[in-house]
Amino acid sequence: MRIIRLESNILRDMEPIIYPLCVMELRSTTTASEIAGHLRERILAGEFAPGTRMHQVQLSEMLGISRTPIREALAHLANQGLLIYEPNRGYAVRAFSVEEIRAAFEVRARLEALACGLCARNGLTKPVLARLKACLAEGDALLSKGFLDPDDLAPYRAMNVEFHETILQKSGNPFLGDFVRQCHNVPLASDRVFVWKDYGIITRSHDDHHRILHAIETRDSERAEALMREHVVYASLVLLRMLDEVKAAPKADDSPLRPRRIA
Amino acid sequence: MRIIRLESNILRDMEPIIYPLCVMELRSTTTASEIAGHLRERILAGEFAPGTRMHQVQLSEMLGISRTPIREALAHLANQGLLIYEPNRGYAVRAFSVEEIRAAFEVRARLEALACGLCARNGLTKPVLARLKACLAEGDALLSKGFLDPDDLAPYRAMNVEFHETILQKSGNPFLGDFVRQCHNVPLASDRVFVWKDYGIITRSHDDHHRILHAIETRDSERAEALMREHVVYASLVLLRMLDEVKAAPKADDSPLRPRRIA
DNA sequence: AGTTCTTATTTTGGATACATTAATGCGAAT
DNA sequence: ATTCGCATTAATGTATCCAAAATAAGAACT
Repeated sequence: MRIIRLESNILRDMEPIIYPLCVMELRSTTTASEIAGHLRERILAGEFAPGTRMHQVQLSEMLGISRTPIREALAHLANQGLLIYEPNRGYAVRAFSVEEIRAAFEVRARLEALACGLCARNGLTKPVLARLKACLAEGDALLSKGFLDPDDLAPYRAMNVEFHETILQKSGNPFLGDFVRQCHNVPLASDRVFVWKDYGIITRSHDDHHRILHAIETRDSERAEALMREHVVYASLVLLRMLDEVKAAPKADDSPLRPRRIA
Repeated sequence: MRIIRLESNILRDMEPIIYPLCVMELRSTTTASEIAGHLRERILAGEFAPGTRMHQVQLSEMLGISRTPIREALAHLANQGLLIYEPNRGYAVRAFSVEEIRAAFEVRARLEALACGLCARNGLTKPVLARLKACLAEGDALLSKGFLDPDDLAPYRAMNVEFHETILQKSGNPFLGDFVRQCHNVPLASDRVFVWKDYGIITRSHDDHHRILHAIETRDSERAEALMREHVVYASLVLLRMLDEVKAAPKADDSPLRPRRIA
């Protein structure tokens, strides 16, 4: 097979500065990426049972588009680890064992801890610190009632995501954010999809946030790393405990899923 | 948009044990995946300059196939982080800064260290230990000449890959292997694509392998983790030093790229 | 001469049609 | 009754075609 060097578009390569408008957040998202996001949500929500085959024609009829963007979306999801692909057999929803969920948390704990330590080591700018402080303040406000209002759960979750995402983004290491995001693709192993309903545990978790930001502000990277690691590890323990309880008593499906203190 | 639950193939879901032959390594790879692997190698080899647009028609004519599998392969590579995708603009070879290469090593060091510590903590089976010992023996043999034969470089690299891959696979955490493999997709940041040509450094690196296996055998997870972390961190330092030297003297393009001792 | 608007070409995104491979069902033989 | 084998069916993989968007080129204007 011959070796041919593709010629590059000189203008775009050399002077990207003259195309500022093109770089803006136009986001003329293609339908394939929309489908991918759509299916991603539904898979993470547990709508498709693990092992379910994702038939392309079926999906195309269901969504009213042709197979081409479907295929692209499925390939994308397979690369993200949500689907399993076998040549000439198609895609199927990946089944995650409890052990894999634990493994995802284990890696996530290390990566987020590293990101947190890097933030402390390198220092954050004042606007970023202000953003994190705003997260703390919002959490304080939501928890000030002394109990957890179900209506406050969604905003608390959003705040939690922003706190963690900000630290990841400002760590200066783009791979940390990428990989942690992949960990969140494991169903149930994500703060984004699920959050505890126990006021005590959430309060403690939010107190961790306070300490984490303090460690970052005082540039104590060791402490910041240790705090974040424990913060995530404990979340995994709570979740795994809940999964155990659910498995032990699958009949009470609508039970409040109250986690108990692990110690 | 209606919600339709896809029916799953009961047989495959419930009794995977009765399909042992299907699970075997048939690998009837589709052309799209072949193309993806092919392009991946060429990109990592630096054949396509960073920023180069990957025109689909151009590639399809070059490779003698239609655009469809090309598109699938490009999407795959973009998901792996080798290409950048912009809607309606296509794919371009991603440019990695030195800082990103360093970041990839930083994450890789932590992840491989964790994998190594887990192997020590959980213990490895005798056949796996034997495989690692075989790697050590092969390295010993290749380095016994007292200098590095260029012909031995490829087998040494293969041995090195197997040593690291074995530890990752046997760590019991599948995400570690996945993420480390993604780190290897960063050009130059991979043992697989590039290996040092300095006998002293390779000897020291191989000595690390000896100590790492010793730590695993003695179930000293702390030591195993620390050793592997330093093992990878030092590799990054050597590479970054080389990149600095290349950048400092870009004229001598065919220079031997000899790294110096860093201390 | 430089700038801007319009037009033409190129390239990507999506739809459809065809080829190939795996799964299924039926039937016969053991 | 079970199993093996063949034919059928269905699903995936690939090629081609059309539409839309972006880029490039050119003409008109300041």
